[in-house]
Amino acid sequence: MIDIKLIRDNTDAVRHAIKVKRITCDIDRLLAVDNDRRASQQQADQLRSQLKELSSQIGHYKNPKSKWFQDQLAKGRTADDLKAEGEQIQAQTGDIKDGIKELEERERGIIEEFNALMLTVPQIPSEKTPVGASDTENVEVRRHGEPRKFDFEPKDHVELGTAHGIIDLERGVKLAGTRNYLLRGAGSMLHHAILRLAMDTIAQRGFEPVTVPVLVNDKQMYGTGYYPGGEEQAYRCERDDKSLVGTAEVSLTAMYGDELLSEAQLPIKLAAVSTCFRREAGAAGKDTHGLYRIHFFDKVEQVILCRADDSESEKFHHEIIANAEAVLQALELPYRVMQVCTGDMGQGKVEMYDIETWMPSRKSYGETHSASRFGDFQARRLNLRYKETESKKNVFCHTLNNTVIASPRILIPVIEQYQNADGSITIPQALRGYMGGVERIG
RNA sequence: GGAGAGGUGGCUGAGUGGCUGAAAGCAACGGUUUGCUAAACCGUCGUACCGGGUCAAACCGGUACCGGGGGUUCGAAUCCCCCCCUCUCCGCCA
Repeated sequence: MIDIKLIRDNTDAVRHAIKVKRITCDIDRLLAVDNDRRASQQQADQLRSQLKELSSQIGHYKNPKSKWFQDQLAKGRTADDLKAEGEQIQAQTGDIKDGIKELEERERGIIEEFNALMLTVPQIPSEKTPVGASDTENVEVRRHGEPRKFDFEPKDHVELGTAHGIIDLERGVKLAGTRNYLLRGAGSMLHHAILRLAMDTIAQRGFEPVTVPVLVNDKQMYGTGYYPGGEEQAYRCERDDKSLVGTAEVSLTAMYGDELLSEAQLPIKLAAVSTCFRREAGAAGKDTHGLYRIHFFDKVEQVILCRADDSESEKFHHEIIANAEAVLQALELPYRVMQVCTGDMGQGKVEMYDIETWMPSRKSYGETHSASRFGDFQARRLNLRYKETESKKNVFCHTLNNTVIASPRILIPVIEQYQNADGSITIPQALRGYMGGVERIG
């Protein structure tokens, strides 16, 4: 959500954002409804004001103990007079009440439509963001490391994992259907070792580790911007009006929703490991091989809540990207950082970068991380504010998030890059401490 | 799941139909004073929306808000109904 005043005053900028982000949003309708809303509020407020005035008068007439009533008696008026006069005033309230009722009914419809439309308005992308239609127009910012050149025919992670009994796709599918899997033995250990490395790294860098709910109220899904629009992607529990999160970002970002923080508390840096649930609706037939696109995975996510200052949130954006890179560098995996273009970045984001890690079997870089800054888009929806010390004003925070590591997707490059000619897999140096010193699988 | 008690401003907490947007305390902010840390005293201090005002503020007016939503009433924090949440006890249980 963005400020309605900004929409009114900078309509062209919003229109441009709608166009380059390729979003459906009827801004003209919104502005019309906004006008209706304001007009009807003015009318209703006026009537309510009249009614209030009359009511307080009646209050005086009806309360013989009041000072006003006593004064009137002292002036020689009788209690009967006053009673009759009070009733006369009371008779006037009927029409006003009817008017208010009518206006309120109309207002209700208007506000409902207004709120629904407001949820569709996109955040305005930063000037740095390249304009483009889809991920093919994302721009490479930098590369780190070199893809390994094999002097033998490398196998893919499914072949390797199955051979070693560390990935069991067949039984995963038996248990839960397509896009499910089991990690077994050293595979499961490797998965946990990577998560632990990521968690330790991010904690060392000043982020508070948090354990969060993964089944949350719909409110939090709306608040973080996943709803409306993302309902198809989420597992929703209709009986309870709750949804399984697709990322711990939801829980971490919404954590302080409806609260008023003090400026001194900021920035708040949080990190959580959680299982992430994704229906992958609309992705039928896409990336069906192996552990790339699956219905559940574990991810360490980092979130920052900071002051409403673009240069500050921009600085933190680079910080959370650097945090993710540190983990990839520790794992010695080659990757590149992509700046995501307008058409691929999503409704709420000001700026977005993906990190793609080299995956030998795909013969390309595959997305493993996604770092977004939202400005106050999420904070407005979540009613997440802080009191500015100087101005004493309540302002919406800025929010940002990035993956630290997501596994098992990251196991694809790990297993494939670290395979040996004999089919064994070397455990990356950084993970051995988390695996009881094991140096290789197979 | 059953029974009971509650939900009031940044926090604690009074308030059971009009004089209550809401006592008091804490915190915060401004000031005075004691040589520093700190304390004492005086003062200020809710939020959102709408309108006016301004380059922008200060500011002025209106309305709404005492967990959420309905209702009764001329008038609701206060009475009624539904829902949510917290606490205590009982039951069940990783």
